[in-house]
Amino acid sequence: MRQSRLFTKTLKESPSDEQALNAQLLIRAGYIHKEMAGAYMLLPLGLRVVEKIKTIVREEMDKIGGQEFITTSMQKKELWEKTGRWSDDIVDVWFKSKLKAGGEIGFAWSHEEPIANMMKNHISSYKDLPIFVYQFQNKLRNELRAKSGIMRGREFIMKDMYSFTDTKEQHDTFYESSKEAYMKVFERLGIANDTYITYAAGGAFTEFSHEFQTLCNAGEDMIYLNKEKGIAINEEILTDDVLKEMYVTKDELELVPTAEVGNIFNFGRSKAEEVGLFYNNADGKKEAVWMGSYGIGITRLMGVLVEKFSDKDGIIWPKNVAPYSVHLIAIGDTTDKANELYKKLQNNNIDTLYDDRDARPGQKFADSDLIGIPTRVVISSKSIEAGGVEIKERAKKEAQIITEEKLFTMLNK
RNA sequence: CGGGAUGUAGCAUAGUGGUAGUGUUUACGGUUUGGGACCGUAAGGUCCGGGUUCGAUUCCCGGCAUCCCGACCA
Repeated sequence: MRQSRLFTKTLKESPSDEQALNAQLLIRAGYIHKEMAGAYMLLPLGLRVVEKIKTIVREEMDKIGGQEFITTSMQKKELWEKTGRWSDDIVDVWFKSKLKAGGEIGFAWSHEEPIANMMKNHISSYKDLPIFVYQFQNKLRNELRAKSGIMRGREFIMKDMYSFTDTKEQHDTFYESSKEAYMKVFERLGIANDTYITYAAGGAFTEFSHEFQTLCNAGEDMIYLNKEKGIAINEEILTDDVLKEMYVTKDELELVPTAEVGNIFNFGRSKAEEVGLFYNNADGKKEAVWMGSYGIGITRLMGVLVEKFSDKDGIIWPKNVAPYSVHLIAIGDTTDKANELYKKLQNNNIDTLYDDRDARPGQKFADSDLIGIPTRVVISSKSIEAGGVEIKERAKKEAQIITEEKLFTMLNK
């Protein structure tokens, strides 16, 4: 992408209506646009990051048997009434509207009801199970207070997966594999070392559900952590009984702020019973389907990554999610050479943002640091004289001059 | 939803009951060219409604919006 054609502009100063670091940097660098409190547009750079995160999640979900699909944002009142969750007194984040043709609809804050209901058309036998489906969908939640930039919005992208199994054993097997898949995702995003699986208050059907909590100052949760023992307990469920069960004392635990990046839980058979999702077992007997739910906050993850990976000059994206792999910068009268290298990078399928603007070096460097692409490649009279191009990692201070040949060897690795 | 704060140009800010200023940005001209350079010219603004007043961006009332703390996060 030629930066001269990129429509977004960078800002020198942070907008005054954002306190959260993630929103400040993402807005300044042109990744997102704040439409209103808790609702942000994804601009071209932001969309690329989100798509990278989605690709990682998608690959890991596919590996454990997930089938991707997509549901609607409009949902039927009757269905949620059936499960007792239409009332605003029960679910306080509903956005609702009226159809001109008559009747009321809700906007999706979660999707287990419609998906379970849809599955009635496709599940009739134990032979149809297990089924694992997932989607990336916008969730709409009428939060009383949006906060922390893109970390807690009223509209956000979530990956939600649902499992449909016929026995508890089959459910448990998948539940465990989802934990591994989730940790693999966080590993690929570079936050596995700071991410802990915690017990949390579950639904009405399990004593515990599990949350994936990433150490993050901007997070809105607190966990009790013992790094050495690898024990993490959600603040909301810490009781003497839990401590005993985990073989720790409170003195051994440190209270730290975290962001919930994932959440998995078990519905048992109850959800299926409520919506009428049954199958015939091998004996021809009618049974309700076991269900589980597995979420990852995609846009929240983008916020967490910015919170964790930045310095005073801007964002420092992990390689796997950066909007581009290389930021090519032409300085001075080196356009021909830079154009040539840009073409070569494209031919080698290396995602490149090419700063071909007629701007001063200082501005280009400042923008490059702000945008945070992992590898910066500069072509200038200085680098040409020295026989090549200058390469610098965003995360590092020192740059080096290498030949073009070596550049491609390094980048193709 | 309770408490606190704030609304002035694309962005950041100053100030005032009497023609609204600065930086940045944008456009044009010139000097520059390895860390947001400099000079000149120009464009661009008081959240909305009501009240007080000869006159309101300023004072008062109401609304809306945004941020922060708390509550909430099934």
